[in-house]
Amino acid sequence: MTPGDQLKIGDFARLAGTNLRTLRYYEELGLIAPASRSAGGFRYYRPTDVNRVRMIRDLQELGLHLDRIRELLGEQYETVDRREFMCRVRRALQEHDRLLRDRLDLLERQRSKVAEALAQVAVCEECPYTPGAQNNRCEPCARTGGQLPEHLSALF
Amino acid sequence: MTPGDQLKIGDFARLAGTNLRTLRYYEELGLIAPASRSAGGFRYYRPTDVNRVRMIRDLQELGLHLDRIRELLGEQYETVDRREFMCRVRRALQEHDRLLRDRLDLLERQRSKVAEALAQVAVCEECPYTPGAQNNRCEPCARTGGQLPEHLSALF
DNA sequence: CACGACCCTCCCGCGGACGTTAGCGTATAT
DNA sequence: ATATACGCTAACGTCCGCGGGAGGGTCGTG
Repeated sequence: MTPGDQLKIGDFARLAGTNLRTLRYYEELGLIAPASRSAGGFRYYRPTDVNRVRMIRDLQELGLHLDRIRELLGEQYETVDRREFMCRVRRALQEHDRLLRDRLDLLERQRSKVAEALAQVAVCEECPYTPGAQNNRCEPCARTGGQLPEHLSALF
Repeated sequence: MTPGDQLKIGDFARLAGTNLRTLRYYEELGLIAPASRSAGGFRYYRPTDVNRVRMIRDLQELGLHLDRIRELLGEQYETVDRREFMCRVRRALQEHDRLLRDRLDLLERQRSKVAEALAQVAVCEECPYTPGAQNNRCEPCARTGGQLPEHLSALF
C-alpha cells in the first residue's frame, strides 16, 4: 500500500520546514489536509503541498491570523465548477498582493520616519544639551520651536 | 498639584490611541513609564511620550516581541553619559532601519512570487484542465514538464 | 465636604499558536 | 514474527499580549 510518491507526515514536515504538531493543527483548522490516509490512519501528503505550507507561512509573516488565512486560501480539494475555482484562485492571489502592497507602504512610511530621526540625531550630536524626563525637546530646539521627529522624540 | 501639561493615563491613552491596560502592561515590561506620579499614585505622562507608544506599535507591526522592543528602545530616563546616550539612540534607529529593510526585502520577494502565480493563472484559465487531489500539475503542464509557481501550486 | 469621574493594585481569564506528554496502534526491514 | 521507527488521538500545558472585574482610593469642582 505504498502511496505513489506521497509522503508520511514526518518526511513531509521536514520538507516543509515545520513539524507534526503544526501540520495536524493546520489540518484541524482546515488549512491543509493530507491527500489520503492509510487504512491504519496514517496521513499521506503530496510533495507539492509543501508549497501550501510555505504560502501559509508567508501569510503569517504578513500578520494574518490562521482563520483569516483559511478564508483566503479556501478549503482544499473543494470540488466546484472550474470557472469558479480559477476565479477564486485569482482573487486569493490578488488579495494577497493587496495585503503585501499595503504592508509595504506601511513599512516604507515607517522607514522615512526613521530616516528623519536619524538625520536629526546627527544634528543633536553637535548640540551640548541632553534631553531628560523634563525636557523632551532640549532648550535650543524648544526655543526655535522645532518639533522633534516622532521616532526621536520616542527615545528622548 | 496639577502636573504642568502632563496627562492622566486616560487622556494619554486616548491621545496615543490605546488604553489603560496596555499602558500599564507596557510599564510593567519597562517599555514606557509615566514622567511622574501624584502623591496618591496617579500616573502622569508627558504628551510627547505618545511618540514612544507609536514607536512601540511600529515595532510590533514589524513583528518584534515586547521584550525585544524593550531592549531596542532602552530603559527610559536612564541617566547616562550624554555621548553614550546619543550613541545608543542612533544605534536603536539604525537597528530599526535594518529590520525594516529586511522585512521589506522579504515582502518584495513574496510579491514577486505572487506576481508569477498571477501570470500563470491567466494561462491556466485558457486551458481546459482542472487540478484536483491527484493532479496538482494538470496533464498539459505535467507533459511539458513546467513547474507551477509556488503560490499557484499552493492553491491547486 | 460631598460627589462623580477617574484612577489604583491585585489577580484571574482568554485567544492564538502551538509544545508536550501519555497510551496505544501501524509500517516495514530483517 | 518481532524489532524498531514512526504515527495516531486526546488532552493538558505554555507563552504572549492583553481583557476585565473586584475592591478600594484620589481628584477637583460645587
